[in-house]
Amino acid sequence: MTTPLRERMRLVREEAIVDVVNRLLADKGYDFMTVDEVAAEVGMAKASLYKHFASKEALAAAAMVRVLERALAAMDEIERAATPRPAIERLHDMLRWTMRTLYEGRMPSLPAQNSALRTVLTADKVYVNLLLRLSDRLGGWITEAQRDGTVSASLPPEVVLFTLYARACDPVLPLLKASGQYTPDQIYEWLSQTCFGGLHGTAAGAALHAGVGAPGAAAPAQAGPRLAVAPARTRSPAPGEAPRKRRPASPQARNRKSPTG
Amino acid sequence: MTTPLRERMRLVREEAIVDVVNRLLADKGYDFMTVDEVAAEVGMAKASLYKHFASKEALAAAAMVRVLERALAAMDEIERAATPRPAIERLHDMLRWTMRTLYEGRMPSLPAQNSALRTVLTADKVYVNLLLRLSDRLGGWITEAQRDGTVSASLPPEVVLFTLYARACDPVLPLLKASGQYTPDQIYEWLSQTCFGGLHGTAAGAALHAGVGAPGAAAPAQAGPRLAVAPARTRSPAPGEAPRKRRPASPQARNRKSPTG
DNA sequence: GTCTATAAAAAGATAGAC
DNA sequence: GTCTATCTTTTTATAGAC
Repeated sequence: MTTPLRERMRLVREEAIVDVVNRLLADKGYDFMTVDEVAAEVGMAKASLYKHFASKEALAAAAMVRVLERALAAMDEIERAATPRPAIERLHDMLRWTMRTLYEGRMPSLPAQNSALRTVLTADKVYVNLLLRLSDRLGGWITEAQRDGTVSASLPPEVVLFTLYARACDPVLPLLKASGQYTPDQIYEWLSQTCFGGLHGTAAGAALHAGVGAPGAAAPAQAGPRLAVAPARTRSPAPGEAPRKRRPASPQARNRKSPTG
Repeated sequence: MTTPLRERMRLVREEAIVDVVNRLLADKGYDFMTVDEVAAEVGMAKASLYKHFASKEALAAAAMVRVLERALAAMDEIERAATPRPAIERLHDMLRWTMRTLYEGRMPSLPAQNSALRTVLTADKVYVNLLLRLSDRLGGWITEAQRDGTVSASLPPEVVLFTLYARACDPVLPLLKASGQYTPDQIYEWLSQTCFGGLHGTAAGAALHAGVGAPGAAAPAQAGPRLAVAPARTRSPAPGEAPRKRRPASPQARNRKSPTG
């Protein structure tokens, strides 16, 4: 019954690799993550890495599979809660799990639309199966919430599901985090509010169709706050740091220095 | 007053180039767009292309600048409307413009988080200035809507602004479009609803804090619709078509299956 | 300004010694 | 299974003729 020592060591090694991949994937995305980098951070030679995973794609797939497993585990956890809670609250909890994972840099940035990663993942049986299981279970919660009226029944469940999934790559969260002026809980609260409650204020329903807002509506604290547009979120590579990977080819040098340097 | 013929021809040429870039950027994103491809679609040699634009980055920047100009023009248009309309409706119109642009494949896919494109754009004065102008004007509409109570005043204007911007790269729209079972107007309607009104149903406010949904709430039409998880949105390269660009290196055969063998 | 041909570099993957 | 050294392809960018 005891797994051979070799086998266990291999598993531990691969776990460490997937950890690194997961972090890099969250940090820079699939396209910017290089295998050299993975190998360097794990502390092994690239060729050795390829003994464990057949390709860069396999690396990414492993990380994605693990995040799906964690999501399913989070659902288990939520359902295990002592008192049976309404579906809408379970969905809230799941959204919060997603946001926290994203905030903490442990959410491998999903292949937004047409990334290389998508091509790979849709061909990966294990990944697709897990995604289907997750979607089915969430779909159950969603239709449950629609039946009890806490989630709008006029939306196809698909739309609700995708809307929740989209939070996993919501650019708003990183932007607010990068601004550095809000606590995680503030951010979670605002994003929960916009996701479930939308942007509308109290006078919204009436105003939209009457063409006029409620007269005595509370004015916001500040008069006209200048909106900061998150300038230069890009980390300019700090003096010591490596000067930005994947700058494919600037062979001759942009400013023509003397060839003898 | 008359611009020289040569000059006008150059401008027309460059307009055509930016058109192609814009479409490719919308279709595949910055990383997957290759300069060879741009040249091929424009119908000129790559070296000639480089006489017009100094780099791939400059190409992308030109496309992004143009989309910002179009967005500002859309705002002008909305403001020109005969009857002065409440800010919330103008914001609705702008959201719809964004969704239509995205739906029609004319929205260059924004650099989601840490794309190469971001690095370039944040250094581009023209782009940044336009983005600031757009943000300022939208910020005006937002605070106006918050004052009249149609947009929640408990949200920082920044959060509202970013939430609207995020619609420009909302993965939900492409997913729904790809499913092929909904009309554009249905999709716009649902996404407007989730953006401004959120996912909540009528019983939501009460249920969330009482822990129970309204008893007589309308049940959705279908009982338990199996959720389709948008399988394989990836266009497998049609028989005639080029076999998928940017598959960086698979020099030897791939038959090498799982490495632990 | 347009072309053909080519350089330069990066990144994925592998060979082969141990 | 680990390493070093190398190969292959892709892609950005440029040289140089006309």
